[in-house]
Amino acid sequence: MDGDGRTSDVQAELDSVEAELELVELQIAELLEKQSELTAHKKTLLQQLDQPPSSSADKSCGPEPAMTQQELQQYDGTDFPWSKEVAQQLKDSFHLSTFRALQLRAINLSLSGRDVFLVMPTGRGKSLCYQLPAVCSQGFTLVISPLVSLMEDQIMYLTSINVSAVMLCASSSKEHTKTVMAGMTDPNAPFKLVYVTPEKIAKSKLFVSRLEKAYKAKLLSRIAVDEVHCCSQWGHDFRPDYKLLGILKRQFPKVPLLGLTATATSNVLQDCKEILCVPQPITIVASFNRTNLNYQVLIKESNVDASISEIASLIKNRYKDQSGIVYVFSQKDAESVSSELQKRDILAYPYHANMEPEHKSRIHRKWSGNKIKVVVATVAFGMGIDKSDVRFVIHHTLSKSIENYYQESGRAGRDDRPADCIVYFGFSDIFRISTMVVMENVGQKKLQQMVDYCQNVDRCRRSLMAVHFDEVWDNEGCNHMCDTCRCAKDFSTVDITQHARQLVQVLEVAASQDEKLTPLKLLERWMGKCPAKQRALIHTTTLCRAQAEAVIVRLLLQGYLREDFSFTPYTTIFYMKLGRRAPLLKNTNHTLSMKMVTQSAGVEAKEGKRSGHSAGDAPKSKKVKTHLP
DNA sequence: AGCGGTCATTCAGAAG
DNA sequence: CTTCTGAATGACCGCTCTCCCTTA
Repeated sequence: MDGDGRTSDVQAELDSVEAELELVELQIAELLEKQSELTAHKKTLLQQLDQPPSSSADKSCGPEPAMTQQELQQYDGTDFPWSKEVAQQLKDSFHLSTFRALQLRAINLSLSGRDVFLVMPTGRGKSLCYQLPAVCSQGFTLVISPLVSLMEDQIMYLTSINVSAVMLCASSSKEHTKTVMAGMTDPNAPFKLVYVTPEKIAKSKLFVSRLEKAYKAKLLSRIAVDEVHCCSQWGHDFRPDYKLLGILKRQFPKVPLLGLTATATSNVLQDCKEILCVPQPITIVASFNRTNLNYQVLIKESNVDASISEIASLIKNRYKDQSGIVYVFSQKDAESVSSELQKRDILAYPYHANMEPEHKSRIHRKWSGNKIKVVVATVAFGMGIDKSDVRFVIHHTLSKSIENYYQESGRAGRDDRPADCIVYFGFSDIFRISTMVVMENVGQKKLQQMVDYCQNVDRCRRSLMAVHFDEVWDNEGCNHMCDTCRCAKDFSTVDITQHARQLVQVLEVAASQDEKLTPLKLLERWMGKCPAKQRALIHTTTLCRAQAEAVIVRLLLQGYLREDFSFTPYTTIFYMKLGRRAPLLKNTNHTLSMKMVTQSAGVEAKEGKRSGHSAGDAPKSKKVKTHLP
C-alpha cells in the first residue's frame, strides 16, 4: 500500500512537470517567432540606411553608371532642348497646367534616351509619361498593353484631344491592320502612338518585320511596356507572352524603353530587367502614401436600420451636395442599401455585375456628370472609374484584404484635395467574408490583416498600410490624417487576461456536452444568455456588447481562439475553437492586454438592468474563482 | 444548419 | 389558499443561403 501511494505521488508529479514543460515550450516558440520578426525588421531598417551609397557603388561597375540623388534631381529641371515644346503640348494638347510629382523627371529621362522603370500608384498619371514624349518626338511610340478594353479607353481619350493613336489585336480587321502597318513606315508618321497586345509581338512575324523597317528609317521613337510586372512569375498576374518581349531590346537596342507598373517589389523588378534585356534602367519609385486622404474606422451598429441611418446622416450633413461611393458586400446589399438611402431622400443608385451592361454604363455616366451623387456598389465598380472630385468612400462592410481596401478607398481625392475614407466595422461581417474566402490559399491570412487594421487602435492606420508596399510612413507621413493619430489620448490599455480565461471556460463547458458554438452564440453565452444546464459552470461578463466583441476579435487575431469550418451542401458554417495559444492562459503569470476606448465606463452603466440577474450567479462565480487560483 | 419571430408553458411574487 | 400578473424559458415554424472576368 505504501508503494502504491508513492508511485501515484510520483505519477502526479510527473504529470504536473510535463504540463509545465509543455507551457515552457510554447513560450519558447513564441519568443523565437518574435525574434525572427524583429531581425527581419532590423534588416529592412539597415537596408534603408545603407542602400543609397551601397547600390550606387554596385552599379558604378556596370556598363552605364547609375545616378546619385543629385544627378537625378537635375532631370526635374526645364532647361533641356525639348522643355519648351513639352510645356506647350502639356497645355495645348492635354489641357493641364502643372505636372504631378516625378512625372517631369520620368519624361525628361525618357526624352534624353534613357531606359526607365516607373513605379506609381494607379490614378497618378503614369500614361502621361509616354503620351507626352510621343507627341514631342519624330515617328511613333509602340505601346504594349495587356487589356483590350484599356487600350480602347486610351484611344478614345487621345482621339478626343486630337492625338492620333491606333491599336492592333486579334480581333482587328485585315483592312485596318493593313493601314496601320503602312502607316508605321510612312515618313510622314500619321500615327503618334501604336497600341498592341503582347501576343502580337510574340506571334506575328509580319508585324515584327514591319517594326524592323520602321527602326531602320528611324521612325520608332520609343517603346512603352504597360503593366510591366506581368513579365515576372513572382508578380500576381503573370502572362506567358510577356516573357518573349526581350526580343524588342535585342533587335532595337537604340530605342529607349519605358516600363510602367503600380505593383512591384524589388525581386519582381529585378526579374523584369532580365526578361526585357534592360540591364541598367533608371528606376523611379513614387510613394504610395496618399497624404490628402483621411482614414477612419467606425463601429457598425448591430441594428441594420440604425447603421444605414448613420450613413445617411453623414451624406446629408458632412457631404452635402458632394460626390462619393458606398462599397457593400453583396449584390443584394447593393440593392437594399441604395433603396433605403433613397427613402431617406438621397440620390443613390446600385451597381453590380448582375445588371444589364447598358444600365451599368448609364449609371456610371450619370455619376461622372454629377447627376447622381452616390453609387452603392460591389467591387464590380472599379475598372475605368476615374472621377477626380470624389469626396468620400464609405465601406458599409470591410474589404477582404488591405490591398483591396487601398485600391477601393484610393478612388477618393484624385484631385489632391482632402477626402475621407471610412470603414464601418461590424462583428458578424468578419465571419460573412471569412466563409466566402475559405477556399482561397491565403484568403484567411489577408482577411486577418484587414481585421487587424480595423481593430488596432494602438498604431497609425497609415503605418499598417505602408507595410504592404515595403514603405515606412511614420507619424510625420500621416500628419494627423487618421483617427488613431488624432485620438490617441482617448484610448487606454486594459488587462483582458480574466476575460480570456472566462471565454475559454465557456468553450470548454460547451465542448464537454458535445456542442459547437458559432461566434454569435459564444458572445451570447458569455453575456449571460445560456441554457440552465450550463449556467452553474460558466462565468458571465459585465462588459458591454461592443467591448465583448472587441475582446473576442483580439483573441482570434492573437491565436488564443481559432476558427473551424463545417461544410454543408448549401453553406459553410464558422465555429469557434480554442487556439494554439490557449494553454498559455493556464499559467498564472501569463497576462494579456489591449487598447480600448476609455469612455467604456459610461457604457457599462447601461448594463445595470442586468445586475439583479447576475447577483443570483454570485455564489457560483465564487466557486469558479477558487477553481482558478 | 443557423437565426429571428411567435406562441405556449412554467414559476415567483403580490394582491385579494 | 386562490387568483392574477409579469418575466423568463423552451418548442416550433418559416426564411435564407456570398466579389470580381483572366484569356490566346
